[in-house]
Amino acid sequence: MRTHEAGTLRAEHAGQSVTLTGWVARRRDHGGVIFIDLRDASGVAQVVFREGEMAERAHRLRSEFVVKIVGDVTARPEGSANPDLPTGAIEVYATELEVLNESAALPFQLDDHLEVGEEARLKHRYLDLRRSGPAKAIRARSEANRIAREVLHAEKFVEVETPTLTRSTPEGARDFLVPARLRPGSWYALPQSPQLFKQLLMVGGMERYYQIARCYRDEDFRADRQPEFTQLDIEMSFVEQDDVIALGERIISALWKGLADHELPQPFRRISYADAMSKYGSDKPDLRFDVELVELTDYFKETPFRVFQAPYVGAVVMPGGADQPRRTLDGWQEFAKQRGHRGLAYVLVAEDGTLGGPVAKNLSEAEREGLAKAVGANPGDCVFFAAGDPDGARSLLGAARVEIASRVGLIDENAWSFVWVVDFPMFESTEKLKDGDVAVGGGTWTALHHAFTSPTPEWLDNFESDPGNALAYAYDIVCNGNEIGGGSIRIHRADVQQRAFGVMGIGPEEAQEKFGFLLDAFKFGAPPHGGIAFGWDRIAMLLSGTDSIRDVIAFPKSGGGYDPLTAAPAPITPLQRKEAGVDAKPPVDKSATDK
RNA sequence: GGCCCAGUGGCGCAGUUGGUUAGCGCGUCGCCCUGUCACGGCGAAGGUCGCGGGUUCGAGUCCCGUCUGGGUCGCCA
Repeated sequence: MRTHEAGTLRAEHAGQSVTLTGWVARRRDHGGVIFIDLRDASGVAQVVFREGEMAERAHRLRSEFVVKIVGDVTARPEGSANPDLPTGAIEVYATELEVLNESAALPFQLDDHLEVGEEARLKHRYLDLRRSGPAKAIRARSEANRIAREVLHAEKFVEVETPTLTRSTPEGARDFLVPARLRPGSWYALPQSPQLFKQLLMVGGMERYYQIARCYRDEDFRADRQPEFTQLDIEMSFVEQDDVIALGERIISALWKGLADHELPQPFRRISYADAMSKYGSDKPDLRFDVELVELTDYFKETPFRVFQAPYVGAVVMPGGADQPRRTLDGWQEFAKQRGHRGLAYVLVAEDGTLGGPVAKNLSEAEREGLAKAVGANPGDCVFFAAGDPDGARSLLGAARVEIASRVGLIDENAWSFVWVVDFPMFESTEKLKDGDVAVGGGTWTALHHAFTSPTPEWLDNFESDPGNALAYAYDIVCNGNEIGGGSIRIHRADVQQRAFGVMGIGPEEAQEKFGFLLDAFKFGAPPHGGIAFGWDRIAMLLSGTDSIRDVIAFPKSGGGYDPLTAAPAPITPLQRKEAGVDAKPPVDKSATDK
């Protein structure tokens, strides 16, 4: 229909007759001369209509009319070029105008400089996507897909699609369920990830698999969570942890080079889970800034202050925080309470080195004397403390650490900080730790990563003797405090898998019932294998510089899993209900009692 | 499930201590305009202030409940 794309026209096209198609982005009507900004996917070009019939008809054009224009490209008159536009040197004198479609008045304006509420945008996402920002984000995501595919293609990976109608996989989230019409009372589950299938593909000898896979988890929302989301899912045979990590770095580096024009030095930094927790209070530390947690449990061993007589005492320093007004310091208490803690003790270090704040007078003189040095605080700083069980106290300090950095302005918004978190514990206790005493024996354990994660070699033979300390061959990649991917080396031997299930209290019968097909497959020469899955929405979000994954999803859901565009989910008819077998009564079956 | 914030013409927002006719910008519609590019000028239409109840002589404003959206904690390997 067209000879050129509007956004590609340049001075060198002057003198040519062109046919353009697109939308009327804006009309500037001066009576005798009318300017139209004609927008297509490539950009915008100015079309000029002069006097007579052409102007008459252009006068009736409205925003978002779809038009076809034949015209002559000409250099703009002296002084009227627009250096802000790529096409600003030229304009197109219209000789023919055809309205291909009209547009109703818009529910919101498409101007880039105007703010539009998200609710309105999502309800009319097809209009929102005509705006440059949203369009750019979706296109960037397409580029990310392309780059990842190129890297993986070059490394001989096979792209395989796995089922979306499947059996519930053993991840921890709630499943979305689909009734099976042909088996009333039985249900498919939508996959939380292709985990089991990718392992079966390794048994199947594919050796190198990837998929840009849709995953489904029926959990509550967050800014970085949707009920359906996408992973770049990867699995490899005959590899060790370092092989997977190296591949991950090649993919991430290619993405950041291609889309953020940023060279990432390889290898990426690594930190153990234990270090991440003790130094940053998080398993996804934001390392764009240096503030670290300081453990003071020993320092306060003999403390007279009852609050600090705890299995763990830690601190984090807020540089220059000593002059915070009382109201702000009270705000920190609220900050802690919102996170389920009683409060956040603090000490203010005055310019002369003396300690202020309500906590200071509860400390012994010796403690006051050495405190600033012990925590690395300078005059004018504020020291926040948390005491209690190590996990809880550290996570509070970790949250405070991030909040401090953002308030003090320590975060370089242009920085990219990547880190691998490695040496995760293999199991976590399902029982709360009481007063720091580890609930050994009788304690129940669950996989921290997932049930098929291999222990590290040194724990291979004895993880059941000390499940609380056993380390797993699992790794997460973290960018600026966002977990953007994670994976593990899997257990490929049936005996090891049995023992791992044993620690988790999963008997042979239950294991067979839940994932017998995987265990069966592993009997037939399963190769050592491992993999990784990248949170593709989050990565696209980071690369497009937006702060919600909704911005990089073409048609995202809003809260409550509601799709504002299609109004899904929706009620079904009684006939659909009957056919789907939603109300089928399951036969009485002893295996139905366990979940 | 807990907590916080928001809901006012199509869109984005203001609305004081509870007080007369609920404002502003953009958009929309009509007219005018030959160099604009977020064009400009004149005029007009468009609102049961999310919903339900209560307090009051009087509620956009105060109280209770509820719905929707956003954030956050729980939850999410």
